[in-house]
Parts: sequence; structure tokens; C-alpha cells
Amino acid sequence: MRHLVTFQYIEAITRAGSIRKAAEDMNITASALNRRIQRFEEEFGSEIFERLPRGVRLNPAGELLIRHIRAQESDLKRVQSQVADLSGVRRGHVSIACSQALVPYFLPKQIAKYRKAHPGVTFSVSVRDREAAEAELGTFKSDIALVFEPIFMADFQVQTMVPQTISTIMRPDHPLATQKVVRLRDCLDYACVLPESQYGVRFLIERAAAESSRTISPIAESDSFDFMRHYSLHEDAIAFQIPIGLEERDDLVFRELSTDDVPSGNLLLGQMRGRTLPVASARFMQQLEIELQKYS
Amino acid sequence: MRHLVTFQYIEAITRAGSIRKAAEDMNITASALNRRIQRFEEEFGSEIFERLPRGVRLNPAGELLIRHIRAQESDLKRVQSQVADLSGVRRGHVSIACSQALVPYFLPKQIAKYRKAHPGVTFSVSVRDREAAEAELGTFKSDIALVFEPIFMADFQVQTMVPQTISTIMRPDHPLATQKVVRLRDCLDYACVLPESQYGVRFLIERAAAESSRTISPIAESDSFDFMRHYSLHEDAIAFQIPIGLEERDDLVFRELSTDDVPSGNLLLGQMRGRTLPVASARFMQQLEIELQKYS
DNA sequence: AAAAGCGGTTCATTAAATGAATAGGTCGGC
DNA sequence: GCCGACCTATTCATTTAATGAACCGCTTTT
Repeated sequence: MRHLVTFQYIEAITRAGSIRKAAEDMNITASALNRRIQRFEEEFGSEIFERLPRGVRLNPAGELLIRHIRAQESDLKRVQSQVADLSGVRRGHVSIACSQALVPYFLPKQIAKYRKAHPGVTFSVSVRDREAAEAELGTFKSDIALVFEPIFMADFQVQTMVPQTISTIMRPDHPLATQKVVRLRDCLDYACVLPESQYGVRFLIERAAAESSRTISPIAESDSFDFMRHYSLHEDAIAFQIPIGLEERDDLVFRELSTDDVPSGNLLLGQMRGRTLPVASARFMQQLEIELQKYS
Repeated sequence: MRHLVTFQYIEAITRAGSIRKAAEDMNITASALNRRIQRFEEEFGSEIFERLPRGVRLNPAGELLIRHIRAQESDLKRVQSQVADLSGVRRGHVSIACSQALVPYFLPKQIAKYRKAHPGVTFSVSVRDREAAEAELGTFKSDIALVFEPIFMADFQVQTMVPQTISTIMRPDHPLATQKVVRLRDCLDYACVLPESQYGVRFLIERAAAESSRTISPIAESDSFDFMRHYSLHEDAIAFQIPIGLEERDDLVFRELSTDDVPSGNLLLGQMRGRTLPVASARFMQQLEIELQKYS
């Protein structure tokens, strides 16, 4: 949209941290961009950038403005999406920020199902830890977040909550594989691979261990649940994951952790508070809501 | 704001109902305006006006767009107001849509009080019946509504609710003036002046009368409570008003209607749902909230 | 049938945005 | 402590975009 170009420039400058860099990114001269900003600041009634020797940075007024810009850009997209919907074609784009557990099975299945009904809709899936996922909502980079045990932020509006009990992952010949439910203390006696601290699974286990005064000494840490699952195959170690990220297979068994030791965490589906989502996103969220019920 | 000029043109055309008329209003040529709209429609991806022989009218897509335009214009004002607030000066404008009862005493007092603390803030007060007041919120023409017995719309977010028992207004020598609380059936035996049907007071009385199978035959109807009050002086008739719109005086007495006959109505303070108000409006609303408590 | 009002089109003109060159400043490394 | 690198800000000729005036074709009104 032509008339929003100034806003886009402001966003670019914010990202780049300097007018010159942003000018390059946007294929424009620094002088032109500089004057645009000056003109805008005059109209707006206040400076929005702090001029530093090494570039520029948003001042408080600018922070307020950029929030408005992002909100309004996203709302315009929503309107366009609704308009497209009026004319019959169901088009649009859905952007999702999610935890890793959703990546292998749940989301691909859901997206494929949705796209079967509405082939015009495209998707983007960003894997983010729970904090980053919530930040994505706040900056309108994602419409929907589906995360395990998020750090509740004020702007995160929960739509559905599904409890998930952490499962252990091990080889079928692992000593603990004979038990239906595994105790945490037993796990800690064996080799374990754990996710890094920013993940909800680690957070829950860590808290539980602290309560029972046990220390955790994983033989490996990773930010990839996929890696951990594979690793448990090779070294006969115990890995951890939530059920929605698992699907039965021959070479591995899954045993739930006792909820007496580690309480179930929650998988949360949500959006930015107060925001009206584009049609496609709203409908996909409805679908997710229904499908998630099946897991509870 | 320069870049919003197209949006303003679209609003002007919507108001005027034709491109030519709007062009005159905006001091521009019809051809220029016409091309602007065509350019915009192309960028936007859809026509937003229905071309009729006698002018243009928003189509459904246009309706969606204009809602966005209004919301975004109002939000930009909010941002500017917050920015002004950052720099220390408390400036801004508060627009209020309210019922007539608030006009003589309550609002002038409240506004004067607020302006004493913040002289930079200006006000606009629009007297609207309950339906129109809610519509004003929806189109962002007013920030705050303070209305008696509104017709609850989805977009009206209630902040505070104050019950108000309808009072009768009569001359001190009226036969009913001897009673502390007046019954509706007694009133109906005397000459009454009533507000027109769009007003909450009329609505409540009408409903109560219908329940007791009495017909209402006012000797005068008006959309001015001021007129009705004055009229009760001249013809010794009974007028009706809610307490917040009344202040003791020698030539008239006020007697509450029995709540057994006519239930108390509610005075509601509210804003548009989901909207973040400019600082000045938000603060004034806080003040109103506190002050209204004193009436309950 | 004529007149008035409407949106849409064309083209010369005017206004606005841009690019290139340059000034003037601060910071970091030698 | 000085030099070069990098930044924003300014100036002016140039390019690009928006505008106004005149006109077309259409429908409704008189």
C-alpha cells in the first residue's frame, strides 16, 4: 500500500538501527529517507528516533508509534483477508509460532487438513521457544501461538488449554520400559538427555527435581527434540517429550512420567489479546481448538 | 497526516455520497479524487464503492475498510495523545456522548473539575439518545458514552453502572407532592408530560404501564427534558427525570416513583469495546467512575 | 427532448519526492 | 591525539507522481 510506505520505512530503520542501512535495504538514498523521517516527525509532532553517533534508535514516542504501526498494518491485512473472503475465494495466510513438539505430527496434519478444504490459504510455521513465541504475537509476526507452558504475558490471550503429561522416551530394552508409569527418581538414576532451560519440559522437570532435592545431570542437552529422541536410540538414554510430539514406533517406547513427581504441563493455543484475526487465521484456530480437544 | 489523506477522502466520499460532492468539500477536482480512489482500489485489491447513477455508495468491502480507517485514525490520535503526555504537558481532547440528564449539572461540574487540574484538555459534549450515543462510539466520534438505559450493543463496553430511580417533577402545590414516594397509577390520573419513545425514561414507564394494563396519554411529548421541566411549572403537570439531572429548587419538588411500579434504570458509563482510549479520555473516565459512585 | 448530475478518461501542468554531492559531527583504533 | 570510518543533516538539479481543465458517455429528472 503506497500510503503506508513511510511506516514501512520507519519499521526498516528500527530493524536496521541506522538510516543508511535501512536506506540500502529499501533501495532508496539515505538522504531521501532521512528527509521522509524528518517530515514525518514534524507532522507527527514529535521526534520518534534518538540520534546517536552510531545510528538511530526509537525513543519512547517512537516505541508507542511502532506499536501502532504494527497493529494497524496487521489490521489492514485482516480487512483485506475478510474482503477476499467476501468474494467467495477463501484466501489468506496463516502464521503460527509453535513449540517443537507440534512440528512433526500435529501441525502438518492440521495444516494439510485445512488446506484440503481451502487450497488458497498459505501457512508459515515458526518454531519458537515459549518466550519468543509470545513475543511474535506482540509484534504481529505471528497470528497464532501454540506453545507448551508459556511464560504468561499480558498480551497472550488463551483460547484453549490442553494438559500434557511428559513422556519418557527409551529403547524397548531399557530397564524402565517394563513399567507403565515411570518415576522421576528412577529416571535420574539412568542416563538422561534434556532440553535446554528455555523449554517448558525442562522447566517442569527441573522444578520437580528441585522439590525432591535431586540434582539433574543430563548426559546431553539440546534445543532439538528430534536430536534427543534419536540420541536415546544410540546411547540407551532417556529422553523427554510431550505426547502430542510423539507417535508410536517400533524402535522406541514411551512411558508417562508419574504426575505425582512432575505435574502435567499445559499446551496453550492463543493469540494476541484484543486482536481480530484475519478470517483464515481465525478459522484455522477454530479447527485447532476442536482438534486439540481430542488430546485432553 | 499526509499519508492518511486518501483515507480522509474515502471518508468524505462516504459522507457526501458522491465523488463530485466530496471533491468540492475537500477542495480538489473530481477527476483527481476519482483517480485517487481508482488507484487505491487497485492497490487494495477490490472495489470499495458501488457506482450508482446518482453517486457512489460503500459496498461490503468498503464497509469493512471504513471501519478499519476509523479505528486506525482514532488509534493514531491516541498515540499522539500519549506522546504529548510523555513530554509532560497534559493535552488532548475528550469527546463525550451523553443523555440529556447529564447536561445541566453533572457533566459541567465534572469537566470544570478536570480542566482545573489539566487546563490543556478540551472537551466536546454531544447530547444523544441512547441508540445514537452507542453508534457514536462505534464510529469513533465519541470516546466516552454516559447514557441512561442504553440499548446494549455488542461494541459497548460498560465501565460503571449506577442505578437511577425515576423521579417525578411537579409544582409544590400538586396533590401528589404530599407523598414521599409516588405510585405510577396515581401519576397517570394527572396530566403528564413524557419524553419521546427513544428515551430510557419513557421506555421504562411505558413498559411498567403495559404490565399494569394502563395506557399512557401524555398531554405533551418532547425530546427536551428542559422543556418538560419548565412545562410542569406552567400547567401543573407531572414530568419525569432521573435524579442526576435534577437539583433542588424552590418552585418544583421531586418525588421518586415507586420502584414497585417502575424499576430503577441504569446510568451506564462506557466506551467502545476493545479500544484503548487516549490518555485524557481514559483519565476523565476514571474521574467519572469515581464520582458516579457517589450517586449509588 | 433537453438539462442536470454522475463517474471515467486524456493530456498539459504543477507539485512533491528523489538522488548526488557535500557538510559537520562523534567514535574507535592506531 | 590524530585519522579514518560511519553517522545524520542539508542543498539543489532532476525525476516522478499528483493535479486541474476539458470532455465523453451514461442515467435520471424535468
